[in-house]
Amino acid sequence: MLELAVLGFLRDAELHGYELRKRVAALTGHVRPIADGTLYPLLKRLEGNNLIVRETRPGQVAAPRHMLSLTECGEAELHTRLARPGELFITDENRWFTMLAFLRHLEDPAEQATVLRRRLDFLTQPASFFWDGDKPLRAEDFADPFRKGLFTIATATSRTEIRWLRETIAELETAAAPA
Amino acid sequence: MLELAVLGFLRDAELHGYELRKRVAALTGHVRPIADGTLYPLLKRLEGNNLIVRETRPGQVAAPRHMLSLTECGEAELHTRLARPGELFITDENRWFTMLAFLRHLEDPAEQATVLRRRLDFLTQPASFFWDGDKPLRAEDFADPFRKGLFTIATATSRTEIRWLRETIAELETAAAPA
DNA sequence: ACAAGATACATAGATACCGAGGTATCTCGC
DNA sequence: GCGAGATACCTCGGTATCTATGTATCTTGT
Repeated sequence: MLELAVLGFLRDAELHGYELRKRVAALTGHVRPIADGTLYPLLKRLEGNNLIVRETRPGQVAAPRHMLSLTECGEAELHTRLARPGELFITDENRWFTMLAFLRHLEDPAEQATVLRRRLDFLTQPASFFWDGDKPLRAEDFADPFRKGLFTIATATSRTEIRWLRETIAELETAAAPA
Repeated sequence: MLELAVLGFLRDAELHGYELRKRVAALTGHVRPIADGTLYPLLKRLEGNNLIVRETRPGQVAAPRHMLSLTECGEAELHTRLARPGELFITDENRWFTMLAFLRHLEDPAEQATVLRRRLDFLTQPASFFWDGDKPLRAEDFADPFRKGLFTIATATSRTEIRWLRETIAELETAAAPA
């Protein structure tokens, strides 16, 4: 997930590690810092795989910075990951939101729509904690206030997302096949 | 996260591994299966730490089952984890939803309210991807349809959850200090 | 009678991420 | 002039989880 986020942010603009770390931390809407010990080894790995390059420059404010930017290889890798994401990137909230943050870099509306459709399929399949056999539960069915809250929140999110997915898929399809 | 889920589910009822796996998979509202290779070593570890016990019984349908149940130690451990969760269990969606699913086992309304308040504090702190300096962004501010969607979904979730948190904290506080 | 699929458990090896610690520079308040 | 805090980078060791693979049993369809 972090690799995708790093490649995506560097596609937007060249950055140094510290700034990258702050952006990744704020990605999902709230501050969830990632550890130094996660980021820096990851940057080394990406550099080793020739996906990014670094250039040392005197620091603007303090210590010298390593400005990072994507190589052509890195751009290709980003494209592949966005176009053919693993199942976890569709089903896991954090990973999916990372996908959304950079899906624009896919550029082809048809490819974008394909990814959104996979998420929509996942969200609309009924098997879930919130079904009693084959009939859906309602908030009133929960005696436990915390599970009721869990249900309320999950339902609100799910409804909002499904509506947005349907609208956006429709728009992308008209864009892909113009009159 | 999985350890919490396992302890929580076994607090609800004694289960065998296979059933446990299905319940955990469906926990967050959608089917996100956990790997065998994650669950079974984890069960061994919990057994080694004396938090659960297993009892082999002939299988109802197929192969023999290991019925699992919480020890007293395990119940105490569950209580500790629910009452004093690490920061990640407040800020990470998946982990937080797992907390919510079992918070009822904490029983003391004051302790429950304390946990909910930590989440509320986290959600209401302004630093975020969705602020431009110190003024909040709106859906219209996004040219990128995917980031706009991300924003729309995150906002809907956040609003629903904050409202629920405030209501529930108020209810728990009246329960904790009866007239 | 035999294959497919669900049930049920297990291990080995790899990967992703975290936490604690360390180095060094610059700015600002006191 | 000195400490606190922000900027900026790095390593080591550990944990949590995944993927791939393997072993059985029972049920159901054909």
